[in-house]
Amino acid sequence: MFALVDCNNFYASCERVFRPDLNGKPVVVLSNNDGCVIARSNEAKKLNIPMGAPAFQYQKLFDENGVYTFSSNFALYGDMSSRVMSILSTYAPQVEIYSIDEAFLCFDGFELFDLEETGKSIRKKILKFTGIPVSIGFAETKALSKIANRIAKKFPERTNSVYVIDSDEKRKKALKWLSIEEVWGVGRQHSKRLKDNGVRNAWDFVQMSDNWIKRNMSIVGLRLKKELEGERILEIESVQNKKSIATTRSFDEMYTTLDQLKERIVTFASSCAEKLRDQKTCCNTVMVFIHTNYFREDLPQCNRNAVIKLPYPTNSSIEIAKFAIDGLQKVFVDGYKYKKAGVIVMDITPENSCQLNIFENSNPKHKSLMTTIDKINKEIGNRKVMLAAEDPGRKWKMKQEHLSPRYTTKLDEIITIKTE
DNA sequence: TCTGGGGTCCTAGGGCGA
DNA sequence: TCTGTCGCCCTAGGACCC
Repeated sequence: MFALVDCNNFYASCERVFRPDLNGKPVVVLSNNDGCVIARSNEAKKLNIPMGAPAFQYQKLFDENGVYTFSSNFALYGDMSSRVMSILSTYAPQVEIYSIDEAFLCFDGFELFDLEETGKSIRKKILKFTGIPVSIGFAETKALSKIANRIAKKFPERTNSVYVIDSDEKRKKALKWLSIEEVWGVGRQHSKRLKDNGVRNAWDFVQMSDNWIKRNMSIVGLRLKKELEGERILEIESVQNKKSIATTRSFDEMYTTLDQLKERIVTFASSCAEKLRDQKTCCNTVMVFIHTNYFREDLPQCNRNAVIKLPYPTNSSIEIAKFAIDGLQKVFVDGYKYKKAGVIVMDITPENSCQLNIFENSNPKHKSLMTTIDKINKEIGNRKVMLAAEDPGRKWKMKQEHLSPRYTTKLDEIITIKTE
């Protein structure tokens, strides 16, 4: 048996933990630069605010309905997530942290346990210790536990937010209930094609022939079908190092000069290098891209990228920044207004088994320099030590007009309670 | 004026050597 | 020497996830 534990409206719930006055009120959390809606409380969902809604288009609706908006505060969400995950790890021998707000638990060998009661106890403990409400679904396969979770979330009164699919009858009923576009692994394109072929729900989907599914949805679709039929294909996956690491941002304004972009690219490259060092790996390829604003059809468009194969594997901020700048110089074309750029490091290998190059290798002095920089930054926080080209004056600012304090990770932003 | 960011996996198709 | 075939590797692009 697998359990899927999913935090309800996670980012919005995190904000509410420290603002209990917002319980029962519509809350939305916005993406970086306060661009799109990326999380909504149930009350906000009832106002028909869609996921991904551009905030500026919905400002009027927010004002009219007293919607509380928050800029994304990933320091807070990340910390709250690790608290939830650490509680989960006390309940099952194998836990797979699937995303910031959900985890699969493997309950093999728990056949004699009352899973519904276990689920309720998990839910109660997480709510008491973190203030985050969760929904829990149990089933024989991961894909079915996703559906069980959905049922738990959709019918909290009837299920107490815990639902177990433990019979064929319940499985069939659940499959017939879930519309095809809501099935895990079926996105927009596939659901359109499936609907064109008369598939309305997950039950219709498992009636399709293996051949058709393989041809139209590849082996991934076929695996999904088996999972929905109750055949266990997917297992708990252990944490692995990332295969690519990206740092990309949209800008607060449009950039026109190479110098402006250089500063951003160095900062992005440095951030990627830091993440590489954090997981003790090096990269062998760096990609740099720059984009104009594709929403502005009145302006000339330019989307270019450069892929740089490195002569040697490295995780030095200085070296990766240097290669990234080389890439930027290749792709930069004067005369355009750039809105977004990014650095992606790929072809990642473990730090301790990097192939040395006969002629050229990473500067050995960088290793100790980077270790020292990481150590200082970890101790004082907020990336105080950076490359000179990185914008030490912090001219560049992300739009974050509704940012909440980092209650749980910064001592000077801790919650204060006033008494009369 | 204002529309996010960070990932993974799979397949098709081309190049290339055996 | 030429041609066909197979398998491997690489890349770009598409689809999905949160």
